[in-house]
Amino acid sequence: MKNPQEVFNEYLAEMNLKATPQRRLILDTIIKQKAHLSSEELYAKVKARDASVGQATVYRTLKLLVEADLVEPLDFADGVTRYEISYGKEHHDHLICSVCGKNIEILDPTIEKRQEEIAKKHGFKLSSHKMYLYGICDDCRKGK
Amino acid sequence: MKNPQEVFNEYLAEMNLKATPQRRLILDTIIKQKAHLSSEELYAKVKARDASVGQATVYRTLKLLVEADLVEPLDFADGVTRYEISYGKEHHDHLICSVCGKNIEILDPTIEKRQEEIAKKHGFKLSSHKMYLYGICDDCRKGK
DNA sequence: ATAGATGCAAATGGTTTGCAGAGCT
DNA sequence: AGCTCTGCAAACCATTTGCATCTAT
Repeated sequence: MKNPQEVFNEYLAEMNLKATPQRRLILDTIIKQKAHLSSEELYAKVKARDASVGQATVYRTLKLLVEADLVEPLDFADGVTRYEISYGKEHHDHLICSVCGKNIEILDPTIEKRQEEIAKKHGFKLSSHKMYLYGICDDCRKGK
Repeated sequence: MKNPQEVFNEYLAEMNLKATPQRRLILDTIIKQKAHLSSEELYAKVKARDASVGQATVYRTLKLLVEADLVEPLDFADGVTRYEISYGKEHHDHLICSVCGKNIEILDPTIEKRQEEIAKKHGFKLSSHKMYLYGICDDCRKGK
């Protein structure tokens, strides 16, 4: 399987866009990150490696990475869009603790299957879905 | 079952807040609406009935209605938060056409049950969830 | 009487964009 | 050389907030 960098380069070439050091740096920074970073957080990490990079470039690159299907935007209901590498990872949804922000990746074939069936029943061709489960985790409940 | 207006009045009384004509008007306008309105759209409808009402009051009242569990915010992924009356309606999720914006309310017990099970398995006490299915509807596909 | 509500306009805050200079191919 | 990028700062836009004035209770 190709690595994300290759895929990104191919995407850029195909779209007649350029592979710049900033774009490489930004992709590399996301890859090295296990967490789900907001654009702001990512910008901080990127800046630590190259202080000259601008905020706007991070936003613009993030958009490209989403279009290239390498990265997926997440909505943890805290007002910021977060991102995670999706390339090479199986699709999954999230279970989020609304107290501490902890989040767990979940994958449930039963649900995925039902979603398809529901869409079909209504004559829709499903293109994507979002499912977020919000709750309070064990630790936060015990901590009380 | 109490009607929404009563519930709202009780909520306001309990919180030592006041039942003002604006608040009544806004709730009434949402109730009369079958669509999922954005704050902006709601503001327009409200203004048609009383031009003196301000935008901010609509936002503020919407927040109250959500806290009172009468209204639920929706995220159709188009940059605006939409709202619908939830009081007296069974919980449901949405299937949205990303071309024409049409949306269908869905309810699937299988999925609901699995969500609970998943949360439990991870030691979470589920407080809410969001599920949106995005796709393209029959009409929009044929229209092409 | 008085805590709370309203409308207005200004402020926020995440994200986008215009522009002039810089860089990739 | 030419088209794309970048950083900066200004612009956007939905939503929030400060404030002086009004109003429900």
